[in-house]
Amino acid sequence: MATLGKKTNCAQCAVRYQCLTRYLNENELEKFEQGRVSSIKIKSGESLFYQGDAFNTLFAVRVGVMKTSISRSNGQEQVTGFQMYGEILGLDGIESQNHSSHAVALEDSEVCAIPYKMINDFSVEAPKLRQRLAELMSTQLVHNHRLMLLLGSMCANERVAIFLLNMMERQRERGLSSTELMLRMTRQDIASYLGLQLETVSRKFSTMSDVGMISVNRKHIRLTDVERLQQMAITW
Amino acid sequence: MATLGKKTNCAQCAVRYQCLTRYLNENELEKFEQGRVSSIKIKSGESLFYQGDAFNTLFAVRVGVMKTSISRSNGQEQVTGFQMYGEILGLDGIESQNHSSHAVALEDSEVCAIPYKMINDFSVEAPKLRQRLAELMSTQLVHNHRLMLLLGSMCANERVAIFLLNMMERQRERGLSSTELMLRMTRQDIASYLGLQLETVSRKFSTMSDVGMISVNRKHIRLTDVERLQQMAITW
DNA sequence: CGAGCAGTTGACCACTGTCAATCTCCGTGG
DNA sequence: CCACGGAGATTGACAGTGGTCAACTGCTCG
Repeated sequence: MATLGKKTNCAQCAVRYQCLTRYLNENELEKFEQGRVSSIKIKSGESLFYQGDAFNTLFAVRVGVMKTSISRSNGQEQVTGFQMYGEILGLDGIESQNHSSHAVALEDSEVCAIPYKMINDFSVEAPKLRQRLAELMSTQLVHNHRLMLLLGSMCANERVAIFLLNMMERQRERGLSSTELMLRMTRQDIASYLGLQLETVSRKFSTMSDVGMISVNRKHIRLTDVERLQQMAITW
Repeated sequence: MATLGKKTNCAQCAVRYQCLTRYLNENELEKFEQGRVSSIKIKSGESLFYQGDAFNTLFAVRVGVMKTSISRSNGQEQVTGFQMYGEILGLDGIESQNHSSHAVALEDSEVCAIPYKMINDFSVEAPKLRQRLAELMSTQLVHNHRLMLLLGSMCANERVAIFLLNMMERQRERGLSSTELMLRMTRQDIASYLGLQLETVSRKFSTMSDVGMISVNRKHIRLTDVERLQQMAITW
């Protein structure tokens, strides 16, 4: 499975201000780090936690990309999100004390493990930590609602266009290319996330490629006509 | 719009242990109430808040049923939930400081308005309050994920069966009938929630009625063969 | 270098959406 | 109190999107 790495330094972390640590000053940050267990290296394809696992830790993505999903007993799977660095995993386990989803690495990644109990203990001294937690959960609620809108009322063209624009946007926010996209997930993952079949995703990629909106080479996608993509995605 | 009612007494509230107040002792409860503004009476069809409204208050349903939804600029709407008493509304506004959804009453209802700032202030003395908030948000995340699974990968029969069983289950939890169902929402609302067209919902109700699984009279539904419904809904 | 998985493409069709007509209930006003 | 109007619900006919099944291709990784 995942292997424990060394302690990491929050103060110098690239995602300090996206993470739970956002509102902590230097002093608080130091105390926070004492309670935080080491960072975890996790290889592509390995699972961070499974649906049903006991919950006691939140995870923050430092490096790489993770995928979360839930599944029915008949094997049907729904991908609920692709997490890039600065995003938190495991929040859906707080209430039931069991992880309600499955988290797996889509590439070699690194996450910080933050004991949930520590957040409770620590939050008396630093209520800002709990406030940030609420914000992060709220962000996920909003994301979920938008995805529900997509799943509930959009056609396949819109879904795929929105997916591409959304992935691109998140890359740009992180200072990466805003036209080149290296997808870490399979067509099946994308399809599940968008509530489609993998063949449909493949077909839509092909037709978008045919009309010059994108160019596709396996997992490497280039957006060649963003404007037309946005038209196709009105109004996310 | 909604009219202010008198202050309500949390200690005697029927949903005290489902609400934010769950872990508060008598002392804390009293202080909590001082910061809580009055309860609000809201008539059927009236809105509690709109998408985009400034966020500064959470709402807890005391009496009645509410509906939350988000919509695109082109008017397409996605119903994100139907809230019965004991459930919290407005959590998706915390991060952006704006409500990201629209909340409307499906029948004459009563909600408690809880200033979010008060939760922050108060949480130093009673961290249990913040803990409960995290639990409630987590519960919503889990609900969203299940709905995403439904929207992403289930056929219309499954969706409708699950909807009926789910509504029934929530009634039963609240001590009401476990076979009789009085739907407060329109077919359009149900359809939006389930990612279907209203005609499809109507048709599924009809065929389920034809084969003796339910009996339908407008908004009044009786489950006459729960087992077969559950078979249709394997495995939610 | 070879095996196997991921991806693409084609053919076919079922489910659900769309459009339209009709019905039924409920509330409102004469 | 009844008639009327209108919104909500039901039903039918038809069509299209996207799902299903299957064959084939070509990376990628061991």
